[in-house]
Amino acid sequence: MVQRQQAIDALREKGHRLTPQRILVLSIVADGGGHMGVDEVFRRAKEAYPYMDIATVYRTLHLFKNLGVVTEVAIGDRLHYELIDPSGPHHHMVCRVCNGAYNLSPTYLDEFRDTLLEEFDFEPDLEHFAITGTCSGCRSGQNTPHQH
Amino acid sequence: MVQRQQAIDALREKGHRLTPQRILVLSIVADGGGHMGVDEVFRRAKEAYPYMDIATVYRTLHLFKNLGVVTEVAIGDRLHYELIDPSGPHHHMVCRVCNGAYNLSPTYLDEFRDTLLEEFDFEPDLEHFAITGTCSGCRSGQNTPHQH
DNA sequence: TATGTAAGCGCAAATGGTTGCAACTACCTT
DNA sequence: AAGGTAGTTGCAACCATTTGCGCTTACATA
Repeated sequence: MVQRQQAIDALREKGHRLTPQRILVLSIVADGGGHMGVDEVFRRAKEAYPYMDIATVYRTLHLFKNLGVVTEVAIGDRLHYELIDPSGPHHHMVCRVCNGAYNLSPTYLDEFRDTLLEEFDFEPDLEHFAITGTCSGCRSGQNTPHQH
Repeated sequence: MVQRQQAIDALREKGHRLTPQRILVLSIVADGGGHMGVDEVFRRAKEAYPYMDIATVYRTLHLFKNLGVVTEVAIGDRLHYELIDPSGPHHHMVCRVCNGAYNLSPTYLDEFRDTLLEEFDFEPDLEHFAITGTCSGCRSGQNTPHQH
């Protein structure tokens, strides 16, 4: 996986160490497919390596986020993590009823960013965030609420 | 203060009780001017009434939020509360460097909301939220970071 | 390959926020 | 005005996340 080598390079470049714990967390997030909650990352990590500590998972995910290896998305009131999308960054629309998450291209926000810059000289952080709302299915009352 | 009577009416209307604790939290938020962190509300409340519990402060603020009496804004990683602005709703631009907060009219987001509705049939919750970023002063490197 | 050292780890304690529950009280009814 | 009751409180326990700290280990250097 190309992603993995990039992540390792990013670590070395900034003088961070390549520890087994970091490799483990990285592959869990990479293999997870979509975004993944901290508890699930921890659960899988502990399966593979029983001494794994939850604090290490948090620290590692924060490090990866700062290195730009993963992105952080708030789903409900919990943070989820996913590998940087090689097909480009995206936001999430998260349904408050069914908790479903949908990707959203950042181009939809470009205009908004430009306006804030022009009008207020304010540079918004819009790299990656989640917009809560109500999705199509739940708007029409089809779906049943999904508990976390 | 007109606000206060509206808040009291909102409580009664939904069958909630008018307790001294609620009146206290309401007046603290009302007198606070801008948005106020939970810890500060609690500190002031405890000054006035030493039995005040932090859980009551949280419950009361959440209740007020659901009643539409106050709005909730995330400043940094903490939630702040302020009375509903009689001059209309607004969002906040929060500077990640100096933590300064600036109001932003929701009209700037109207277009974005319309697009999401049309394209995805997704109804975003944009009632009130904070956009983090870097403000004018801090972009030009004038300001010193402000610690929370 | 052996060694020194700072980065990182596991652990435990602390922090911010939420929740279950028994006692209390605002307020409706009489 | 007194009584009944359901909404609310204070407390303590709990949960998710962060932090301090002493031990461990990855990795630079010789």
